Amino acid sequence: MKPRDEHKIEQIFQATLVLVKEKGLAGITMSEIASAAKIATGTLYIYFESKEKLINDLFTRCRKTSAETYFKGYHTEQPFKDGLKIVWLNLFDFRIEHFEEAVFMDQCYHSPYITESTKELTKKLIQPLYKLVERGMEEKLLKKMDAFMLLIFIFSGLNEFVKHSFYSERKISKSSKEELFNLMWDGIKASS
Amino acid sequence: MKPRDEHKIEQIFQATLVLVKEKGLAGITMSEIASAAKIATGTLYIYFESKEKLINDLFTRCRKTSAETYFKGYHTEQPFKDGLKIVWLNLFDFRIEHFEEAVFMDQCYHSPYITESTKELTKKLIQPLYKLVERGMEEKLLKKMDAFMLLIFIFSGLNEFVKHSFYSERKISKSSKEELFNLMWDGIKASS
DNA sequence: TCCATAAATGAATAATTATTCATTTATTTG
DNA sequence: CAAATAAATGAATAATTATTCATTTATGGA
Repeated sequence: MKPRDEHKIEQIFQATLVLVKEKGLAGITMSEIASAAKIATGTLYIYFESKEKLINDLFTRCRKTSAETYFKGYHTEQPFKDGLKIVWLNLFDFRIEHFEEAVFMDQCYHSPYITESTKELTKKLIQPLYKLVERGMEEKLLKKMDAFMLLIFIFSGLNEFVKHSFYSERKISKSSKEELFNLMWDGIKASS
Repeated sequence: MKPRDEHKIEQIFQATLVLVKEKGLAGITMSEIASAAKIATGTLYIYFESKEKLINDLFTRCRKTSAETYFKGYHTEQPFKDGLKIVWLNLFDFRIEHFEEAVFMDQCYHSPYITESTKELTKKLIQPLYKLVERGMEEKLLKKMDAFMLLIFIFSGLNEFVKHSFYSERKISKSSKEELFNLMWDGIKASS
């Protein structure tokens, strides 16, 4: 018996991500995905029973990958600001290296492919980030305010900065990350 | 001769925006749009020669509407911070009141419907915002730095805040706008 | 009031695209 | 090395959806 080529799943995922970045969820067809992944259309259906399943599985994988990355290198023993910066830079770098995934997930969020329960799960993944923000407030290092707003403020800048840098084909330098972090930090830090 | 009901265009646009918010660009069909707009499928084609034309026209209209709103009430005679706040709040309120349009435009950006030249035009619309940011730096009220980054930082928070508030079905209070503006301002103001 | 004209309709058609399937190919194992 | 099995293929089919069109309806002007 011929075994499955598990590497094909990755090929299919990559092809889908690239196509969605280029033409959006609305613009992709199963045969295009197949040909971009260098396989036959029928083969696609050996690995994914339907288009909906393919999109959902890819969405789930993207979500997991990004969540695993956030807290790499973060420990609660670190001073708060250092820890925050590590997480913040993790997210920044992840956005850069996985730009297609961010575009894909954004598009999925308003789409007929993703089920409500899949969306619900996504919300849970930001729980650890809430904890982080709350720690900062408890240590009186951050302004005392609504955690939801603070959380969004902390990460919104990097999201949009990466997005618009890609659109305008700008390089993102190491120093620009520092600068943006400082902008954000000056906003959130407790006034002394 | 029976005249055209120009009000129908608005019905069609509204129906499209609502549907795209609910199911995304990938999920809408011409017959769905027609029935949501309470007209026959064929009638749609009296007003728009194709789906692509409909999407493009709506995109163009959304872009214009939003650009017209930004600077309402802003005058260069105002102190910089007051002027910035007016523009910033205009954008914030626009995002709230026209949430569907923001979702629609986001989705269009990665789609086969919008042409490159349409995208190019969009970039030009932020020129006045650049001017505003540069004014702030010249008056030494803002940190001296890359205008592109500063611009994105200023407006990213409100964008994401409105988006996530809608997703989580949170009300946005008057005071939360003030708070978010202050977060942002503390980030960008020149350190004294 | 009636005619001319274009809008409005929605079923029919054309195009597109998801999915299936008969056939071929590759791999494992006995 | 041959049989057994499942992957791989891509043309054929089924579904879906954009678009058209013959017919009906509504409106302004003669």
